[in-house]
Amino acid sequence: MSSINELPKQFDPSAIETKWYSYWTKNQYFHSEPDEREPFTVVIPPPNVTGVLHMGHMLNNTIQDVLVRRARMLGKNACWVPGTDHASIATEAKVVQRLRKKGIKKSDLSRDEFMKHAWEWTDEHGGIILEQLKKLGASCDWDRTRFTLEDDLYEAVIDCFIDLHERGLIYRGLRMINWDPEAKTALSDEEVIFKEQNSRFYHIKYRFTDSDEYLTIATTRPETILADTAVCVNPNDERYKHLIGKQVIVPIANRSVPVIADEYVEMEFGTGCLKITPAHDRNDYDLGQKHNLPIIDMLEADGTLSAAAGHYIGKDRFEVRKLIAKDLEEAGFLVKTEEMQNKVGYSERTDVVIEPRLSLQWFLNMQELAKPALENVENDSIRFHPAKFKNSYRNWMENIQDWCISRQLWWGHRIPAWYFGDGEHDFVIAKTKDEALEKARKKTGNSSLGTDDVQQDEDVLDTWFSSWLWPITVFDGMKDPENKDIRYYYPTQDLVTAPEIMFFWVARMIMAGYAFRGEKPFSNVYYHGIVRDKQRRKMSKSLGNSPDPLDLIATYGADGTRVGMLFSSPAGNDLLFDEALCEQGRNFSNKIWNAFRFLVMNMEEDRTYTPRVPSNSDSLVDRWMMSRLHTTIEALNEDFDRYRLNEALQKVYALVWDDFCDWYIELCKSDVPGEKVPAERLEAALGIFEELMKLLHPFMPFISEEIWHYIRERNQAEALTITSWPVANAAHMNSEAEKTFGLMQQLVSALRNIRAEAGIAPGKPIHVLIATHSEEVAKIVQEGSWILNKLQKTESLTIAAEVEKPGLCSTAVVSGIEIFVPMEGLIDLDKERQRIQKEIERFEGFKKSVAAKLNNESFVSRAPDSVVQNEKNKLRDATANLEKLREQLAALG
RNA sequence: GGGCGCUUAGCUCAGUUGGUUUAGAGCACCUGCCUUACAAGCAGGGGGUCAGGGGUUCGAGUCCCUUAGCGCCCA
Repeated sequence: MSSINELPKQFDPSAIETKWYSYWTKNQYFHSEPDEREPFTVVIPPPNVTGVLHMGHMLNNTIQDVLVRRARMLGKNACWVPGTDHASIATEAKVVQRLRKKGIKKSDLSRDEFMKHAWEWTDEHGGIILEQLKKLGASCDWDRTRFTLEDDLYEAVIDCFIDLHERGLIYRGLRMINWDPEAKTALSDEEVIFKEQNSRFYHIKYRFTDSDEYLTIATTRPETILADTAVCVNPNDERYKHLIGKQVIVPIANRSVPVIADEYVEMEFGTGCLKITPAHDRNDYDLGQKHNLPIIDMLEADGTLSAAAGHYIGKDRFEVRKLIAKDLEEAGFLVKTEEMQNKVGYSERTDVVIEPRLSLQWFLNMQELAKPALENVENDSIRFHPAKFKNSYRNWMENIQDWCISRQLWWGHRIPAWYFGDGEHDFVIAKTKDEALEKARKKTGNSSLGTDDVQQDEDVLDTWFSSWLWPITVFDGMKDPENKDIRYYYPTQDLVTAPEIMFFWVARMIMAGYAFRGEKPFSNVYYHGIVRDKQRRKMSKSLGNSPDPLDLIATYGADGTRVGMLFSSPAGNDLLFDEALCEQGRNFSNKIWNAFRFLVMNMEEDRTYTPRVPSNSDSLVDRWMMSRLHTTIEALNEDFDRYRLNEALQKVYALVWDDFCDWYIELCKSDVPGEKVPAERLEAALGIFEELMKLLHPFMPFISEEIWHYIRERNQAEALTITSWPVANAAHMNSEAEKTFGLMQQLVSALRNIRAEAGIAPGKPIHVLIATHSEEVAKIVQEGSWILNKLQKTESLTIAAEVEKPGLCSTAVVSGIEIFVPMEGLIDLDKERQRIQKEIERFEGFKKSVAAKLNNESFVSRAPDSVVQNEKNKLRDATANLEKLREQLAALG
């Protein structure tokens, strides 16, 4: 302790971050095993296994770490489970891309060969992101790290599929799905992003078979006319009523289709004639079913036209759109084109335009699963923070659609369906081939079926079909539902995530929780905002508007970066990221460091200091500081209970900077420059500083731990990270001390203001006279006069109920107390008059508004007595202050 | 088209069940300071008719209606 008088002037985070992180992990502070304590469990939203840390992860994990670290300090058995997600589409796309660079096509590889490449890629890049989280200080239990595609979790997903199939909730069916022609796979509705865009609205003539008359349809997708099987009008549409039942010829295709009627068609939209393409539009499909229309599928899986189209075969859908428009125009079928805005669905992953496609896929019926999931959010068994997100959740749950869970990909959990024929029902669901064979033999009654006669489904399951089990599978709760871990840690406490994945993940985890455990997966969901740049654009790698989180940590320190992330991040609101916030965080680190440095510099060489918080101190400053400390602890706890982390941080920030540094330390200083702070005072300051380190620790784990160990020698059992969170003690909350010290602060500020306005240097001694107009107050101020003397260079200080007012002086009024500072001719009279005049105006305005209230008879008679009395006090004080200020103004002549 | 939300200082945002100063913070800005830790700092200061309008109330940034603008989700 005594040997560290040479602390650097500026705090260098890089020197200590690695040291403390390895100290924490080496001592297993973050590792959790079930015990008799109350559990506090958080499962990480698993990032993509081959991904890298971005700003969204930074915010997300900083918040989790703050919650987890505080829970740990509260004595709970904190367990933050880390892990990664296999991210089926994204990872497979990256592997395919890499193979392409090597000149290998996915179609040239067998499934096994491809999987080998995929695992290679995963082994190379997997887990990088978890290492990055350590730089941030994330206090995860790394011994519990899981991956959605590891054996145990794989098996859990397969079991889940089998279970839901047995419950009759999973089925295979030919339905309209969202097709991604780039990834060549089906997607769920949630993976389609609708974007507003400028499109062309093509008006196209269809000629009647029995006349030379035409009917004009309007479409944004003219290429799909090749698959039209009807034209539809509204039966109430007077323009077209007589045409219903006739046949028209689809141009280019030269096929005749009927004109049908359905009230679905909006008469005002377009021409009022709707072309029906059941294979390529969801609504058209429904109409087609209703009216028994044939279905022509004109597209291949990659979005090129198939033989069924009859024209433009092998060409891409968007190329054909241009070609057919030209051909229609040349043939005289194109009436006109208009500019219009419409919404077009894009793939969330590949960003290509989604094709609605009729396809045989696996679906999960959500109706029953949704019921408890909705009910338990509605009744606050699971709380959303902020609660406004309950609305969108309810809306989605009440309109829930079946979930398309199969993906035409290889990287993922392979669907445990085995086919033994081409018929719709020629399959069995089984975990292994042997089991499948047995089941197939039983189902067909054909005992001669051999291993070659059953083939497993080539497709895998949606990534979210594994993530929705995450809170259960990280504790092996599917495989072994009664194991010690799952019984202890489940349900988990807090889930921290972004609202954009509420439907993808949060809602489904809740459904899975009730479906497989009969219980919620977590009690609280904290939704944080999206990290955006100053122009409100979402930060993304492709836009290049996102700083590298590791660079930020290198520049501002992990603590500074964490503070920067949290500062402007109230729950549910987007964070407009600005590096200046991290800079502010770094500056705060430096402030803390220098406050500590001051204390260290005041230590005697060979002396041991025992920090002790001042209890029942004779000193007003101690009583005030302790009161501030404990009222802040109480307020912090309330903020945490309500998930207002940014407010909690702001309160600690103000406590450390404004109260402790600006006032407490200043008043600690020795009266004589160069002389060390008396040991007792230093020990009190260190005691308080220790408490501040505890409060800071969840937000700024590194610097707080560093200083913690500097303050005293500590062994492994005494690390800050496992130290108890301070308890708010009402005995220390002292409103009298806060009031009195507040008065002293006001007097100091008034004197500083006089100096600043009059241009008197801080070092120049002044005479100060204070008239309290009350013996009682005079006594109080007298007792605190050392504070004035310490913070102001005074030649003399006179405090009395009444003082003889000096001739020419600068003056101020604070809470009815008059301050006079003789100016001995230095005073700028005009300036001084202006200063007082300004004060007078301020009080006059104030007095006017208070008086208006009190002159209102119904206010006086109807408002509560305490409110009225308060207003009367305000009026009295303002009047007294005004009177004194006017006198002072008059005295200036 | 349906639903949800937002609009408070130049910027980013707090403001909890309506009632302590004439609405707060950080950043930015202006002035003065290298004052026994910290210029990544200290002290002082300016800046808002709480989007517009109407209503409820003794009292509205806060509750209700309405207009305008913006954003998000779903179809």
